[in-house]
Parts: sequence; C-alpha cells; structure tokens
Amino acid sequence: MTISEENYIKVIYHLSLVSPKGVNTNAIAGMLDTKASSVTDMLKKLADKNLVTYQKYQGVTLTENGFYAAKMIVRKHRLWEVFLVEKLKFSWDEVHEIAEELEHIKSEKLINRLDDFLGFPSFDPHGDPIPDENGIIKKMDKHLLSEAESNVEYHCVGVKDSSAEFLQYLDKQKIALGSVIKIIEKEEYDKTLSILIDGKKIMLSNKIATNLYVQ
Amino acid sequence: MTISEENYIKVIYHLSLVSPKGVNTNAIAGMLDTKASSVTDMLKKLADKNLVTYQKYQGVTLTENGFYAAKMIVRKHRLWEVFLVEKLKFSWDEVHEIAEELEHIKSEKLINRLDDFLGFPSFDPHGDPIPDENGIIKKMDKHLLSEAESNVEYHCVGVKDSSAEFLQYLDKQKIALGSVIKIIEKEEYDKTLSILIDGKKIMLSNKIATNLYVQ
DNA sequence: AATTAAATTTAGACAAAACTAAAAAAAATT
DNA sequence: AATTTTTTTTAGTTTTGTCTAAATTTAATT
Repeated sequence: MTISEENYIKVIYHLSLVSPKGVNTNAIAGMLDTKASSVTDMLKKLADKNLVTYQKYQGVTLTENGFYAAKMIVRKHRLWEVFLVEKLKFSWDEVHEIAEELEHIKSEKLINRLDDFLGFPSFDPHGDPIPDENGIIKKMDKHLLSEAESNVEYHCVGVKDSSAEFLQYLDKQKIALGSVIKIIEKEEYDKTLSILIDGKKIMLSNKIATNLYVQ
Repeated sequence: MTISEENYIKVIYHLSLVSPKGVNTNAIAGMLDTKASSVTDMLKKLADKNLVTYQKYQGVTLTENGFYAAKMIVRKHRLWEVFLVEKLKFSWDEVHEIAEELEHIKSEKLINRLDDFLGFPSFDPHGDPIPDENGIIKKMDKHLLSEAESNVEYHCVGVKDSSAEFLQYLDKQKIALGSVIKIIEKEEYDKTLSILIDGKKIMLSNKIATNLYVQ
C-alpha cells in the first residue's frame, strides 16, 4: 500500500465507525482535503485491491482486508503517540501531526517491538484505544461529560475532539486524563456546567462538555 | 524536500566523501537503483532548488544548503538506528532498512528530542559518526584492520561495509564494536590474518580485514 | 589524430495521484 | 410528479518521478 492508499483506508475506517452503512465520497474528500473526483478514482483502485467494497453512487465499506489494514494503521499511529508523550516528553496536543507521518513506517517487527517497549498500552494519550497485534480493540464504556449526572465523581478518560486548540484549552483548565470531575450544577438555558476539579470550581460550556469523555 | 529528493541528496553526500571533485551520474544511478536519465532529470531539479551545483557532463557537488540537508538526513538515520538497537533491541544488521524509512520523518523537534532521549550519542551501531544539531561531526581516527600492526592491541570501532551479510558474519565470529583484537600473524601470500580475540585465536580473510575499523 | 567505447543528456512516453469542468445519478423540494 | 439541488462520476489535464531509445559529449584506444 502507498501512503496515499493508507490515508484513504484510515479515513474510511474512521468514517465507517459513524456511518457503518457506507461512507460517502464527499465525506472522504472533506477529511483528506481533496476533491470528490480524486476520491472516486482512488475508491476504484482500492476496490481492485480488495480493500473496499465499492458500488457507484452507493458509498464504500471496508472489506475484511481493508478493516484489518486500517486497524494496523491506527495501531501504529496511537503507539507512536504514546512513545512521543511517554518517552520524548511531547505534550498531547503536539503528537498527532508527527504520528501522521510515523504511522506509515512499514515494519511490523518495529511496531511490535515498540508496543513491547511501551509496556503494551491499551490507550493513547487522548484516551483512544490501541488495537493489539491482531487488531483487537479493548472497548471502554465511557460517556460524554454533557450526559453525565450531577454530584457523581467521574474520571476524565478521553477526548472526542483531539485538536491542538481543544487540548490546549484543557491544559489551561488543568484538565487531563485521570482528572476527577464532579458536576455541581447544570444551567438549563445554555447547558453550561459548573464542575469541581482538584477542589476548584470552574465553568465549562456545553461545547467543552460534549467533547470530553468520562467514566 | 520530497522523499525522493532526500534520497538523492543523501547518496550524493556519501559519494562526495569519496570523490569530492564531483559525483558521477552513473554512480548515483547505481546507488539508487535507477537509470542515468532519471538522475539527470533530478539533478536539474536539485540545482534549481540550490541544493547542488550541476554542470552538464561535469558531475555534481553539494551546495552549502545541500550539504547541511544531507547531514541532517544522515543524523536522523543514525539516531534512529541507535534507538532501534539500544531501546528496541534490534541487532545491528536489521536496522538499516527501517532507518531508511524513519530518516524521512520531518519534525526537527522530534529528532532533537530523540537525540536527548538517547543521551546525545556520537556514533551509531556501526561506528559511524552522528552529526549534531548543527551538522558538526566528531571525527575519530580509525584504521582498517588490514593496515594495523602485529602484536598491538586494537579496539574494534566500526565497519566499512555495513551489509547484513557482513554484520552477521561478525556476529558469528563474536566480533562486535568494542572487541579487543590483536594481530598475531600476517600471511604474506593472501593477506589472511591470525588474530586473538577474547583469548581465542581465529583467522580473518583480507576481505574481512579491509572492512573492519580499529583503533 | 582518428576511431571506438563509455558516460551523459535529450526527447518523448508512462503511471500515480491529484486537478477542473462537464455529465449523470440520487436526493430534496416544490 | 416535475423540477431543482446536491452528490457523484466521467473525461481530459497536470505534476512528479520514472522509463526507453536516440543523440550528444567525453574518455579511451588504436
């Protein structure tokens, strides 16, 4: 697989988690910052390689091969992110871009050695699960903070939006994976939350609460 | 720079250490396993980017920009090799191919953090020097074993040929970087050496002796 | 010095992956 | 149901890096 093919497979994977019935051409184009016509071309190529099932105008789904390939790319991406944060002391908002390059390094032995070196982590620095050597993903039941109950202690376990801007906002508010959060009050009108974190009371907008996973 | 451009610059760098007057088109083609006509095309492009000085039929030399770029690629390659051997427990004959991919990862911050993580090594697993952040290379005065004197204790400090086959041969003979070697006898006719290593006496052909650096 | 051989460059073509513009199909709206 | 809008595909082009084959320059040999 070329780097370009890998990027398509990865994007189709992520989109198919949201729309498993079939992923739209335009959605793929949007994610890859390319044109719909380029996507169509590539879908034909991926179908020829038996990585996707593609019928004109009907969207695509991954074949078993494509699904496994996608999980291996995601595995690499997330393991490299763990390496960058745990070993090279990068912050969680810096690692995505670099991992976008590292995920295309081919050696399977390399990634399995890296996995070992890192202690076989199950989650990346944003709380996303890391597929194992066989593509098996540990599921964690997590909820959005926006759907959590008041006066219950939760742990922050992940983010839905892992953009640098959002992660830097969380840093500023001293919210990290593992932080203990309790909702004190929900404002009905705009759904703003008053929460208690590390003994401090702060306010979080609904936009923040819908991008933070707790348990 | 594209990956292809980086590969050309790196090869021109290595060849220019041997022929500093100008590197031949065919030599580059041989190293990159490509055709001379492809090389000519690329040389024009690299000249346009001010990475090489190129005059038709006269061979190429690196510009200051090109020279620095080459050293940064070599730096990345060798630091990743150290990482693979020291941290991921790869053997010295396995790392070259993987480092060929890793050397093209773009982030400067990444490579400097990796350098720090590894303890700022000066030499890679084959004894080759690692350029520092500014491209400065520590020179070590080393000699080929074939030119060493008899009955003097030397340390093995590097290899000239770093092919997997040669490295595996050295492993078999229990010769590693740091090994103490003493020449006991030189056979005039075919230049075979009798050496003492770890108290054991073994024979090394001239081909081996001309690919092993000692100090 | 003339000829032959080797190295290098030019010219034209191709595959991959992208693009634009136009056509076709599907979905949404009146 | 007919029309409009949106989505998707097709057709034709471009760029990057490669190739082959032919032409040209340099080097080697007679």
